[in-house]
Amino acid sequence: MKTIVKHQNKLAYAKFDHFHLRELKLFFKLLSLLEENKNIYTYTAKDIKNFIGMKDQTYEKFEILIRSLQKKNIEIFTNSQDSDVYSIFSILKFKRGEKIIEVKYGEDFLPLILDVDKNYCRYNLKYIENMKSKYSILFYIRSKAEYFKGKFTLTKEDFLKFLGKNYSSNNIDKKIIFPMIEEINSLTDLNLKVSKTYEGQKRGRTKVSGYTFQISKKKITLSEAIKKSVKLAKKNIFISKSKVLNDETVERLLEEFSEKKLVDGLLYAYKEINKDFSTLKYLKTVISRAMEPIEVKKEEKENINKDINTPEEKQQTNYPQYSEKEILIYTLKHENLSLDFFETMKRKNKVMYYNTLKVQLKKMQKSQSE
DNA sequence: TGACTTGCTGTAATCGGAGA
DNA sequence: TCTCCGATTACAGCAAGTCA
Repeated sequence: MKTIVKHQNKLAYAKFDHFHLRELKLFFKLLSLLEENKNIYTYTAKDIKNFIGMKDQTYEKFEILIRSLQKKNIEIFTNSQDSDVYSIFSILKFKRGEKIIEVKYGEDFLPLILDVDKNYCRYNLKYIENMKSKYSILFYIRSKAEYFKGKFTLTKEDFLKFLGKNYSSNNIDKKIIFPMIEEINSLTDLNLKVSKTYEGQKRGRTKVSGYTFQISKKKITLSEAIKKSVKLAKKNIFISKSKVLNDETVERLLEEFSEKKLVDGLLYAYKEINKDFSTLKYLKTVISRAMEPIEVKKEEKENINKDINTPEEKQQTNYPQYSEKEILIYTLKHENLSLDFFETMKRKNKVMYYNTLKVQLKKMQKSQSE
């Protein structure tokens, strides 16, 4: 499932004070599954239910949560006085029978999550998945939107307005700031530090007037395997010319792919890319392609039966039939060739590929009869 | 004097084990 | 896979003490 959330920065400044923790997680989970050019989205409820930590709870409770989220609006301040209120969903419902969720976003809300060419922020859902405080989620997203500035400052008034609380000044540190900073620093790719600003008083102690949050990104230490695969990938002239592969983009790729998948994907890109390109998006597409499972599709099964065992041959022999996958496994075990080699051959020359498998099949059958 | 800290308590949400 | 229910946790409010 997709795990990257993208939306306009505006959304990071919105008031989510009336959202519960699970409603927030559900909301951002739905955003991560967004695709362009779709009117109504349908999702399997199970995965989403598990993601928001309701694995062991009833679908009735899940439905209550869905209904509650459906009623929510968000408020975005356009200046210190005025704000716009957006209806998030025009449809959000759980279909009990099919156990699916149907989603249609509000027309005015859609640009906030689809127009993400500029002034947008993106982050991996995994960072907020295990957060236990809704404030951690809100401040993490806010920090992502403000990251390019390196810091952001909120007056005490704005701070409380953002959280939708009317706290007396006590408890802010203990109940909001400390737990939130700890969660963000331990669970996410960011480090957040807070410092207070004070205003002088005629009498008594100085008064807290605001909070400044310093944002820095944690340095990811790249493993030797990643370093080697990046070095190898750059030996491909087209990847090298594109200049899209650097420390920063590798970090971004690691947000989307596991280390192993990225290593395999870069190796695949090194072998496969044979034309000029200029975007990271293209490289990601190629890396994703490397992960497509080698499944024996129905069509391929028909091919393999047709090409490897003709009806005549089937009649002539009593040998057992093997799937393409089984023949491949046998070949890789007995010949000094890689899976990549066969995948490439299959793409570029199907006739040669199936002929090769045919030869291997005969070897298999011969070894079975011995 | 009044803002801030600390500690206690109540309420609602969430968790997790047992059993159907 | 689902429900039930007691235990735990997060959030919120209050009051007394501390500090400049």
